[in-house]
Amino acid sequence: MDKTDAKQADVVTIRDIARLAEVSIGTVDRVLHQRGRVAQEKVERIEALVHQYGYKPNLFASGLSGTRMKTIAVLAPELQQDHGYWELCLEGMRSAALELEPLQIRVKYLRFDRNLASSCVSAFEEIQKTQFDGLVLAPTPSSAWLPLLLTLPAQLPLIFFDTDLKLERRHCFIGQNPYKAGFLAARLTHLQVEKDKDFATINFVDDDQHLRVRQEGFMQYCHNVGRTVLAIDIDSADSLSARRQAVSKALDRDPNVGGLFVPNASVAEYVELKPDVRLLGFDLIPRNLAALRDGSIDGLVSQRPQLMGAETIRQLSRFLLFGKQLTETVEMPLDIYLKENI
Amino acid sequence: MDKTDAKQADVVTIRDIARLAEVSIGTVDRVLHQRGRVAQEKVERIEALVHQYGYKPNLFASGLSGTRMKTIAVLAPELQQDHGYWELCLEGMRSAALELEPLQIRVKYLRFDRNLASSCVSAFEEIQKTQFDGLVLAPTPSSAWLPLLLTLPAQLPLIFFDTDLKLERRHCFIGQNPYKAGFLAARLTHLQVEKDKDFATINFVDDDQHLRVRQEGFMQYCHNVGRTVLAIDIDSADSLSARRQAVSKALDRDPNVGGLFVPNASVAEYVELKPDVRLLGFDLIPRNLAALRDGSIDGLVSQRPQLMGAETIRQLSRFLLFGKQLTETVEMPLDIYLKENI
DNA sequence: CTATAGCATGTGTACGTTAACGCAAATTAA
DNA sequence: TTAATTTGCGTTAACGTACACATGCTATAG
Repeated sequence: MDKTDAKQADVVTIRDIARLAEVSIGTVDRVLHQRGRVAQEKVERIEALVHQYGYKPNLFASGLSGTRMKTIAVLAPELQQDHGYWELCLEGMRSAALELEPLQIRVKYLRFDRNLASSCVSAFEEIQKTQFDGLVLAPTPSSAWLPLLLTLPAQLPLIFFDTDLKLERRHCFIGQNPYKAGFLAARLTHLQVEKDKDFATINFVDDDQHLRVRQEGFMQYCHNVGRTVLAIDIDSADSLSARRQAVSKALDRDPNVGGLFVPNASVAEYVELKPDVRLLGFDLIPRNLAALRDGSIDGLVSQRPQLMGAETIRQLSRFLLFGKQLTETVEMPLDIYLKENI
Repeated sequence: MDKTDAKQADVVTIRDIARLAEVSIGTVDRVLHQRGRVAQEKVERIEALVHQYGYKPNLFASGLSGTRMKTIAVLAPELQQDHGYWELCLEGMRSAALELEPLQIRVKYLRFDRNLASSCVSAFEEIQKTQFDGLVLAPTPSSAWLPLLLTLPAQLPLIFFDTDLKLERRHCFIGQNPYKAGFLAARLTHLQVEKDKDFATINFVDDDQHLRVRQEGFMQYCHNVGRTVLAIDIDSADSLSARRQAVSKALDRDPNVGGLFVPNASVAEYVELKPDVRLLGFDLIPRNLAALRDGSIDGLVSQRPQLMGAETIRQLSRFLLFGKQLTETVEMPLDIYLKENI
C-alpha cells in the first residue's frame, strides 16, 4: 500500500516518441520546443504521435536539466499604503512562495510609492537590473505604468494584480469585480438598515477608477430598491479629524440616514460618529477586523487579499513550471464578513 | 530578463556535502535516508554539514530517480447523495489532480453508499486491492469506518474530509466548523427577518453529528438575540410532498414565523411554502444556486466544496512530494451567499 | 567540378538523487 | 584458525530532458 512501483508501462517518454517516429530524441526535442531545423514531414509525424500518445514531458526531468531558479518579480505599492491592504496581499504571496521554493521558484518583491510617478519609474528600473521570468504588477497609477510596460519583452508573462489595465500586449488580470463589489455592499447595507431610512456614502474626490466603479455598483443597487443615497464629498488628503467632522456634519444635516457606506478600507476611521447609523465598508484589514469584532463596524465586503496573492503566485508558477497558459482574467470571489464569520 | 542562469552558486548539492564531509555521496544518501550502515562519527559530521549549509534535496532530481507515480485514494459517498454536495467536492479534487498530474500524482476515486455499512466495507476492500500512498476519506457513518481504519498501516497519511473522527492514529481533518456555521446562519437569518418575528428550523430526526452541531450553533445565536425558534421535526426518508406538507402545516400553525432555516443542502425543497417567510439554508449546490438566483431562497451559508476538495488533494500532495507535515486541522472558511455574490 | 555554406539530423553528456551492487575490513561463529 | 556474517563505504547505472556539438547532406558559388 505504500510503495507504488506499479504501472509506468504506459508512461510515454520522448524516447518512445522518437522510436515511433523513427528519428532521434534530438529531433523530437527540437519539434517540442519549436527550435526549427526539422523537415516539415517529420514535424508532422512527430506532432501526430505526440498527440496520439498524449506525450507530456516529465516535469522532474525538465526541471532537473534546467536547474535554473526561476524568478518572479512583484511590484506593489508600499506596504503601509491603502491601510495595510498590500501587506496582506504580500503575505499571501509569501506563503505561496514558501511552498514553491523546492520547485526552484523564487519571488522578489519591490515596492513603490503609488502617489509618485518617479517612484514607479525607479522601481521599474531597479527590477530590470536583475533577471526575472515573470512579472506581477499592481499598476497604479496607470499613467505612470503604461509607458514603462511597453518596454517589456513581448513574451514575458505579465500579471496585473488588483487593478486591470487596457494593454495591447498579452497579459492576465487577477482581482475583484468592483461593480459587483459595490452592488453587494449595497445589498449588505440594505439588509442591516430599516427600510424607511436613507443611506449615506463617502465620495472620495481624489478617487481612482476602482472606487468610482464600486460607487456605481452601490448606487445602482440603491436605485433598484429605491433607497435614497446622500453622497458626502471627502478629500482623503485632509486630516482625520477634518474628515470625521465633515461626515459628522453631513449626517447631522440629514437625520434620516440609517447607514453609512465607506467604499474603501478606511472605513474604521469613521466609527462612532452617530450611534444609530450602521457602518459598512471594504477590506478585511486588521484594523477593520478589530472594529468588526467590537461591533463598531457592522459589515465588510472583502476580496481575500491573501488568497489573491497566493493565487497570483501559483498561477504564474504553473506557467513557469508546466507552461500552462495563464487564465486571462481571474475574478476573485467577494466575501461578506459579519461579526460571526471572521 | 528571460533566461535566468544566474546564481546557482549557492545551491548545495549532495555532492557538495559529500566533498565537505570527505565521504562519498552514497554515504551521505544513507545518512539522509537513515538507511544505516554509516559510522557514527561520519553521521554526525554529515548531519552537521547538512544543517550548516541548509542542504535540501533537489526535488526534481529525487522525483526523477524515483519516478514512481504516487497514488491518492479518495473514498467518498455516492455522488448523488447529499444533494450533489459530493459531486462538487470531487470536482475540486479533479481540478487539483489535473494540476498535479505532471508531478506524478494520481487520484483514484471510489464511492460508497453512506447509508449502507456493507457498502463501506466493500469499498474499503476494493481500494485495498491497489497500491496507494495516501487516503482521503469522508468517514460517514463513523460506526462503519472506525473498525476498518484500524487495519491501515500506521504511517499511511490519512485525511478526514468533511467530517472529523476521534482516532488514536495520526491523521488530519479538513472541513468546516459546524457550530460556527449554524451560528452564522442564524445571524444571516436574523438580518433578513423583521425583529418581531419568530424563526422556524427543520429538525431532521435522522440527522447526523454535523447537522446536530449546526442546529446547536443556530439555537445559541437565536437565544443570544432573543429570537423564538420553532423546531419542525422532519424525517428525511419521507416523500417530498409529505415533508413539504408537514412544514407547511407547522408554519400555518404559527403565523408569526418570518424565517425558515433548513440546516442542510435540501433547502431548495422547501421553497414557496409561504410568501412572506424568508428561506435560508446550506451549501451552494446547483439547485440552491438557481433558487438563490430567482429569489426563492434568500441566503445560504456554504463551505466551498470545490475549494475544500482541491485543498485536500494539494495538502496530501505536498506531503507526498515535499514530505511536508500535514496540518492537523484545516478549518475551511464559511461563506455567505446572497443573490449578488454568487 | 570542387569548395563552402547552411540545413537536417544524430550523439553525447550534464543535471542531482537514489539505491542496488560490490568490495574490503571488522566482527562473530564454528 | 577459518568460514561466515555484518558493517562501512564507494561506485555506478538509471531516471527523462535539454542542448551543445558533431556529422553528413544538399545546393550554390566560384
